Amino acid sequence: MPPSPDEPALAAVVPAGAAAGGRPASVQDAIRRDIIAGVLTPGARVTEASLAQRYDVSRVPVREALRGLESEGFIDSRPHVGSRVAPIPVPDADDLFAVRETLEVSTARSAARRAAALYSGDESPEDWWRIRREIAGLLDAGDAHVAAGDLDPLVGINDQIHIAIAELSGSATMTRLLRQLSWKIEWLYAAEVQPRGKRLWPDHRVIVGAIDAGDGERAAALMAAHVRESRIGYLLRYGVTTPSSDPVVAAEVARRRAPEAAPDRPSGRT
Amino acid sequence: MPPSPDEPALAAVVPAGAAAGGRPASVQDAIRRDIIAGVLTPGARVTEASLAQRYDVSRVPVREALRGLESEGFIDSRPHVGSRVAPIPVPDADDLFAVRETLEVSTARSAARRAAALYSGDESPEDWWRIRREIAGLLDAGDAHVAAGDLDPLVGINDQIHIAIAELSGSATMTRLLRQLSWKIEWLYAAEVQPRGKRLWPDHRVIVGAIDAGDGERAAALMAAHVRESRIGYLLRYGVTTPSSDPVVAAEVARRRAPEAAPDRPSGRT
DNA sequence: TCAGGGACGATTGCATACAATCACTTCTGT
DNA sequence: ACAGAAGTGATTGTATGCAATCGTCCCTGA
Repeated sequence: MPPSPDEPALAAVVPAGAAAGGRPASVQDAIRRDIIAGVLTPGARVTEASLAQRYDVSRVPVREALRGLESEGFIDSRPHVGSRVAPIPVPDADDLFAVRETLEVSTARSAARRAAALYSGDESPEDWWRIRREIAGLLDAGDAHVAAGDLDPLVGINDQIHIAIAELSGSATMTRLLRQLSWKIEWLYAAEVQPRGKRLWPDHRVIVGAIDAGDGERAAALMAAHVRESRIGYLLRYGVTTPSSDPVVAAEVARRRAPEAAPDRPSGRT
Repeated sequence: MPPSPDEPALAAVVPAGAAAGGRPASVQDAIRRDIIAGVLTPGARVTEASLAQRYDVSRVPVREALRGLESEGFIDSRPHVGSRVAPIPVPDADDLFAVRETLEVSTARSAARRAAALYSGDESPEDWWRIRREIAGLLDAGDAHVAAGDLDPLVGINDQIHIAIAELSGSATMTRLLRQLSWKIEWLYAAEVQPRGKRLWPDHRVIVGAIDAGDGERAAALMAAHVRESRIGYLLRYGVTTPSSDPVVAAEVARRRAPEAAPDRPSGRT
C-alpha cells in the first residue's frame, strides 16, 4: 500500500545533509560531507582558523564540529597541536559491512513489526507516514536516476533509504549507529574508482514491500541478502585480498573471483 | 604466554576514564560517567551554565561536550531551548547486544590473527605489548575483586577488557564503535537493580588465551558464546518480554525462563 | 470565563579577546 | 661541525560579552 505521492518527491533528496541551518551541526555535516566527497583528503592538516574561514563562521562552531567528527572517526586530533583528516578505514571494510548487516537486519525486522502493529490499530505514530512518504519519494527519485543512467546520486539515495527504514523501526539508538556506519561506508566507496552497479537497486522496493506487509522475518531475510550482496560486491571490486570474516561471504567472493576474470569486462584477463 | 607482570597492575583500572586531563574531552567523559552512573537521571534538564558550574569550567567546553554527548545519544537537545538527559535505551537492549556480538567477534578474530602474525615475526607493533600488559592487569584486578566478593567494579573492568581486545585488533574504527556500544550497554546495566553475576568472568582468560595462541576462529567462537551468554543473562534478569531478534537467543531465554523460576534465588517465586 | 496577543525572562548561539602549550628555528658553546 | 637549549611563531584551549531565539506569563478583550 503505497502512500499518497502528492508530496514533492525529489525534494527529499536535498535536505538530508541540512546545509545552512544556522546550527553548528550543519558545520559538522558540511565538513563531513567534504571529507567523504574527497574535497578534504586524508592526512590533510585542518586548522580551526582555516575551517572557520572556509565555512564563514567563527572558530567556536568549528571547534564543536571538530570534536564531533573526532568522536565519529573522521578527524584525528592531538591536543595543542592540531587536527588532520583521518585515513579512510579501508582495512575495516569487511567488518563495517558485517556490523551493518546486523544493524540493518534488526531495523528492517523492527520496522515490519511496527507496520504490523500499526495496521492492527495498536498504535499510530505520527512520524510513520511522514517517513514512509519520504521513502516513497526516494524510491521514485532513484528510479528516475536509474532510468536516466545517472548513477552517481544513487549512493546517497541508497543510504537515505536505509536510514529511513531505521527511522521506521522507531529506534533512535539504532538509527544513530547506522547513520555513523553509513557515513563510513560511503567514505569507503569514495575511495573506490569504479562506479557502483545498479543491480542492487530494485531490492529496495521489495524490502519496503515486506515492511509494508508487516512480515518481519521476510524483511529481515531480504535485508540480510541485500547488505551481504553489497558487501560481496565491494570486496570484489576493491580487490580486498584478506578473506572476509564471514565464511559464506568469503566463499562467495572466492567463487566469483576464481572462474572467469570479470564478467562485466569484455575481454577477461587472468 | 603471559607477559611480564612487573608493571603496576591495578593502575590500569583508573586511567580509562581520564578524569582531569584539562581537555574538553574530559568534561565529556565526566558528564557521560555521571549519566551512566545515574547521577544525572534521564529526562533531567541540563543547562550549559549549571554544568559549567558543576565541573568548574567555562560554558565553551561544556558546549563541546554536550554536542559530543548528543551525537553519542546520551543527550537530547533542541536548538535555542536546551538539553535533557536522554532516556535509557532499554527497548534497544537486544539489538545493542546483537551488534556488540558482531563487533566483538570480529575484533577477537582480528586480535588473534594479529597475534599469530606477531609470533611469526611478520610485524611487531609497539602498542601490542603495552595493551597486552594492560589486559593482564585487568584480568588480575578482576580476579582480586571476584575473590573479595566485590562485584561492582567488575562491570567497568569487563568493558575495559573488551575494549582492550578491540585495541589489540588494531582497528581504530572498530574500537571506537565498540566503545560507544559499551557505554550504552553499561547504561543499560545501570538501569537494572539486580547485581550482575560473576559466572561469565572466567571466560575472559580463555578468550585472551585463544588470542595469544593466535587461533582466530577459536577466539571468535569463544567471544560469540561469551557475548551471547551475557545477552541472554540481561534479557532474563531484566525480564524483557518481546522475544530476541536472534532465534537461538530467544529460544534459550524462553527455555531458561520456563521450568523453574530462578535458580539463583533461594526460594523460587513464580 | 476563556481565547488571543504581547512583553519579559531565560537560555542558547556566536564572535572576539586572551592565555597556555607545542613545534620549529636559531643561536651558542664545546 | 654538532649537540643542546632558548626564543619565536603558530595553534589550540578557555573565558567573557553580546545578540538571537524560544517558552512562559500576564494582560487585554470579548
